[in-house]
Amino acid sequence: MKEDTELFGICPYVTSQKVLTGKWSLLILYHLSNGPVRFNELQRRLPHLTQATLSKQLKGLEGNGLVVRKEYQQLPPKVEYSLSSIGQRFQVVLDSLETWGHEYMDYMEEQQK
Amino acid sequence: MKEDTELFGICPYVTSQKVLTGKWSLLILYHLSNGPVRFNELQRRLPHLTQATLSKQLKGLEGNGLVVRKEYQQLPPKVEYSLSSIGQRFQVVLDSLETWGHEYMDYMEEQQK
DNA sequence: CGGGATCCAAAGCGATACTG
DNA sequence: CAGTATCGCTTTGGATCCCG
Repeated sequence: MKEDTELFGICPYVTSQKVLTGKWSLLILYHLSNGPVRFNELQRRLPHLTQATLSKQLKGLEGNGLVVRKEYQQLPPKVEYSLSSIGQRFQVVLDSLETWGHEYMDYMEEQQK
Repeated sequence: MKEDTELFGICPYVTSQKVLTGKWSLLILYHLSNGPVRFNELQRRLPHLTQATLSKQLKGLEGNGLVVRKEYQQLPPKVEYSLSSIGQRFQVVLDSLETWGHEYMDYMEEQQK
């Protein structure tokens, strides 16, 4: 398999884009920004994702180091997802994206007319 | 075909993520941030993209309203790509992403040790 | 110069069913 | 509760070739 990871770890834009690949990454990061959330709670807040999809996205984000998974050894099982320290620092990006997103939606609505 | 555009135009995160889908969108937007660039020039600055891929990505960004294509009717042909006004406002996001990207790379490098 | 057309392989996503 | 396994479909990206 060809690795195009050449620019990964070099260019901040390529690196960022890789991290944000998942279709739901932004939304998930947003929902984790106010502290740890359990799997089921997360799923309830994201009705458009199935369990399988949510699980995969979380694994991705965990693999990228943005999200931390904490498992409590008990019955019934309890797992909490939260932001790592670098994940928390992503909040800045999230904020600017939220602002821009609103501007964008307004802008596009204007264009329609 | 099922439209999952339900949240598009409602949630700024979903909207943003759609706009940033392309594998090279961030990089392209970055290269356009200092003024109009011709197609070939853009391609020279992005050696990892083939013409076909660059063309598709540009079409995508143009369709999303972030990029403007200006064609000069002359020989030899000349086409310039630049940021629309909403595309220019994306600069804020790009800046925060660049900062965070560097932090992220440093962070991940530390983790390696 | 600035693309388009075609084709293919790979990845992504989601539905469904099952599990410790 | 918090997942995993499997599968099919759709979506991308990229290679290659061709064009006004």
